[in-house]
Amino acid sequence: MAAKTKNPVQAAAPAPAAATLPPYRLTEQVGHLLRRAHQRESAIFQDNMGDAATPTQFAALAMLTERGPLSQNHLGRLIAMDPATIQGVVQRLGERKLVDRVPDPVDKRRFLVRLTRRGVEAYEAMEDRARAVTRETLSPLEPDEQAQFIALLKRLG
Amino acid sequence: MAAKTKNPVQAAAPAPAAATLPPYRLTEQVGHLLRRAHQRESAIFQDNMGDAATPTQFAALAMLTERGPLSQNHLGRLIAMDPATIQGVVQRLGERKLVDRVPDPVDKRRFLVRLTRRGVEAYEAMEDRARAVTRETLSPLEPDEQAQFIALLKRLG
DNA sequence: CTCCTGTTGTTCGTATACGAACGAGTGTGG
DNA sequence: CCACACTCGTTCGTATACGAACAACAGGAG
Repeated sequence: MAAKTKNPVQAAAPAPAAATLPPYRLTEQVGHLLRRAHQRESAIFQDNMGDAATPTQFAALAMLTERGPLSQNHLGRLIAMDPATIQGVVQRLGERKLVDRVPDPVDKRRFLVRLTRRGVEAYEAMEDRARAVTRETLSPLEPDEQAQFIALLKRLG
Repeated sequence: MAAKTKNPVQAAAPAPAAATLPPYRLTEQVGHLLRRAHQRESAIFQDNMGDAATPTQFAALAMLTERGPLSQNHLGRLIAMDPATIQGVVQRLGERKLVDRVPDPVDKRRFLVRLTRRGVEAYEAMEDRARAVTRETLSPLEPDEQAQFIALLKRLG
């Protein structure tokens, strides 16, 4: 159901053109809904992962697994994080020995960030749970709706 | 693992139990996509609003406009914010004189948070721009897709 | 009334998130 | 070779975001 519907039901004040705008309802706005959906996903993530990693930290580990060692800023760009943000994330992963930093031989400004043995193991132990997080997050939707939602969501990036 | 590795190119049928799981791609996960979409919306919001208010602050002003004076925690619940978070938001709105706190006559624990004159004016000056933010955020989608996206997003709340 | 439970708002600690400014290094144009 | 623009990673300041713990108060059971 989505077309040029006439919808006589909600016509509270069909007034002339420039007249009454529909009221602004915060709970109808994309921004608010996106914020809440993201909030919910984070909560589900934490329920499933406990202290293993935050969503952001897991994203870094996943990208390093996918792409191998990367410079810090490059890693940040791949997962959409500010240099200032990725700095803290890498630092905390380093403190927990999940990640390593070696100077780049060619470019003295850079460090190559790479997974340690512990980092690889930690990631492998989390991947299944990460899949479960995605499933649980999308569980209010039917399978075809899930695919549609993901497709639309990608186009807002 | 025995059996014949038939390897049907891309059969619609999901592989049997122990077979290869599809690789985990961070950029396909709802969590990551939600985070990025929310990020983009925040950026659009800031472009349109400048220093007038943050998305969170605007949400508080909008809800106070919709519902009138509210206790701090109640306001927080309506816009999905922790008591610890709404505390800071109300405080900063108070420092900018957009909001006011009067003790609740019936319940000595509570304060009623309400818009000041300046708060009302500030909100009114922002509402149109907030509508523009929603439009711009959803602009990569066709109108019917926008409606569908919003409908699906609501069900993930 | 007293005790108990739950709510209200606060504070602390931690983790994103990003703008702005910075020193150090790189690469290009001249 | 030098000057200049750009990049890399860092730091500071500010604003969410939330768990945990807290004192003060509210409302009901006994």
